[in-house]
Amino acid sequence: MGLMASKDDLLPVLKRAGLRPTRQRLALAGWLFDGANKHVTAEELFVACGGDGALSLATVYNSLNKFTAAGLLHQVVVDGGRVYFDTNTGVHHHIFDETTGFLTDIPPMPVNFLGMSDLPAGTILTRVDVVLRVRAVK
Amino acid sequence: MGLMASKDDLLPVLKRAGLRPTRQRLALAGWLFDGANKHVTAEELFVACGGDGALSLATVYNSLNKFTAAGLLHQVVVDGGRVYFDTNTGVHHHIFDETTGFLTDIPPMPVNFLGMSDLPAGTILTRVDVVLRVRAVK
DNA sequence: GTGTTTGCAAAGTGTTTGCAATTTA
DNA sequence: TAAATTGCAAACACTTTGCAAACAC
Repeated sequence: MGLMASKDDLLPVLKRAGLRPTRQRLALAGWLFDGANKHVTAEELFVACGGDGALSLATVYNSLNKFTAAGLLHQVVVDGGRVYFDTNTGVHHHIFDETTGFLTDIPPMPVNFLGMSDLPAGTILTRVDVVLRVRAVK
Repeated sequence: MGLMASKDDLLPVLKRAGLRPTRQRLALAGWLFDGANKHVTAEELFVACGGDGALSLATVYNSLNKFTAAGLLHQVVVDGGRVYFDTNTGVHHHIFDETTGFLTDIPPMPVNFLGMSDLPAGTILTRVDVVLRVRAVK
């Protein structure tokens, strides 16, 4: 799946984020940042990186949160009860398949929303999320 | 808060939805469908309707799901780990304040997304969610 | 009466946390 | 060796479920 990022490519990524390159983080980052955009849940990433024995689920959660805080990942909330982590940190939107739980990126589209002046007083816009929800035709 | 719906107004609402008008459902519907649009979590609704003693939290969840299945409510997912229920079932979008957890309705805005032909094969569009995420200026 | 709904408590998910042992710098 | 990170297990928050008693039709 994709081009495996070498440890030499990963080290600067983690270093720049101020995160110590532990064996676990290198494994996670190596799988996540191979050049292709991905959407994963903690559980999926845990399994993809070897599951129990390779690392612990708590470390996956811990690392995902650290990566997110460092700006390496974005969270996507489309489904109550679980969080997706998106390796595409640029501006874009999503298609969410309610049947399969699968997420797809779509390019940012013009959203003609109200001006900043219409936001609640004392708040600033942090992000515009657009989700096209689809379902399998039955 | 708002004009309290009378039992006579509520009965047809529940009846039309195919739901038996129990004391608990009348209380919940009375609070929810008073004419003003609302966003509530199960917990908030539970408290608003009297909390323990008046009904059980399980019944609130149960009823919210029934109301939603009947089309009386919409679910809004903006925050991993809890679901908001929206009494506005028409087409509209939201502003979500990440600081306070407060949700606000905004009118539907033109979203120039790709045509149906670009949706994943075998799927149909069920909804377009647009969420403006805001944060308190610090 | 018959089928539905309630309430309780228990179970289920996904995620976070406390803390001792380990690892990185 | 000082500070950060791991792993485990326990704790959490939210939601669902099983089942007997209560209720609506």
